[in-house]
Amino acid sequence: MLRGDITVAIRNAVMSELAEVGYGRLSIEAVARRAGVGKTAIYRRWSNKLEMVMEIISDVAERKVPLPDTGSFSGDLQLLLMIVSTALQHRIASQIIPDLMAEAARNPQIAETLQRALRTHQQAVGEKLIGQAVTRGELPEGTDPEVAVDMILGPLYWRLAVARQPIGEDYLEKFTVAVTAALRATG
Amino acid sequence: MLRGDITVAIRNAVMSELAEVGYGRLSIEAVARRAGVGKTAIYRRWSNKLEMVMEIISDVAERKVPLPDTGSFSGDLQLLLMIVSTALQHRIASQIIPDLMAEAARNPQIAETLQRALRTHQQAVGEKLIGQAVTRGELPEGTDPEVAVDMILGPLYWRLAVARQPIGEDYLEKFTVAVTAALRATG
DNA sequence: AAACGGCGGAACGCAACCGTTACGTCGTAG
DNA sequence: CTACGACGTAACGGTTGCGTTCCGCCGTTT
Repeated sequence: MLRGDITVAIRNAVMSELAEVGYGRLSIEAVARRAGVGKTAIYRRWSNKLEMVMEIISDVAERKVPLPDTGSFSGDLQLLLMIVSTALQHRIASQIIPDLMAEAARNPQIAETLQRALRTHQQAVGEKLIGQAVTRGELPEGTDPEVAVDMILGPLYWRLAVARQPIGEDYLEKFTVAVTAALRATG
Repeated sequence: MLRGDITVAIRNAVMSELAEVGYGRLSIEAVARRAGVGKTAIYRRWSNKLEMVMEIISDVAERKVPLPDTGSFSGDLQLLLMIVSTALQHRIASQIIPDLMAEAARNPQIAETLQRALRTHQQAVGEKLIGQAVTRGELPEGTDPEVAVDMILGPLYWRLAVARQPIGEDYLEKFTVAVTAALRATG
């Protein structure tokens, strides 16, 4: 019954609005204005701001990232880093993600949703990437996937989303070498 | 002329309010209410919310962190990790920092202030910690301090401020080993 | 003793947004 | 052709916050 094109317009408006003003200042009226839509169309779909944002976000957040199998750990790793760094440099994403992370610190429902998405991705990376490398003999048996994921995603997130410094030509390469050495050492 | 105790009360209220509702939703009225103070007392000191928050935050943000010299790189590193992880687990800090980071993505003035503070600390860590280690011969000459700082602070920030997972007993130790190996490899 | 000035409190007009309702339009399904 | 229902528009009363102003209180300075 609900018109699909309207729903799409609202979803887009929410994402843009989220990027521009953040969750804290996001207002239903602004979303409606931006989507070129009546408030009624929004309230017909969701009963309040939190519910609306959560539904829209979790859709996006739980999309699976295709994980690489290039045949070697350093290849896999570099490809993953490329994918993640591209995502983190995306205009909308780079605004929304830190904002929701901060909001999660005070809203349990947001926290739960983000944690779920994050955990899913972390596990996928851990099992696939690290698992593959261990089977291949490129990483020691006891490699802790938790530490590994921290070592891989942490620095990248720090640099792109926190320090907001650009990534140079050779950065990912240097970084791949460093991470590989780090993981070999923890075995 | 302005009473000092009132100023202190306001500063504390701003920090608490910032932690509880974030910059986006922080209101002067709420700060005044919380500080047990009239709005006039606030407007007598700062002319608006941004100016108030910036002045209060930069005070805190630019406090220098005493950097360790334990005699060995792994000792220095582990001590630094202890200090940082303690700070990042502090109730107020762990709420305010990600929040302001997110806000910085859309407010140039906040961005500039935080970047300045961050850069100061990063350089201090880079020069002192890495510099010491290189002089001692524990790290290769060409060690890139930028990459190094990313590798050190990134995973910790990721785990504590983003993923919000607790740090286990042996985590810092494991992590120290990993980082050391990583940095030796990039030389 | 008098003047000064920071203080809390209260109220101002204005703006934004909340969530809800009533209304008239329009496309579609029956 | 008719009935239905989603749509946009507009308005509702209520809340919150802005930045400003005026008041009376009270401690300090002179």
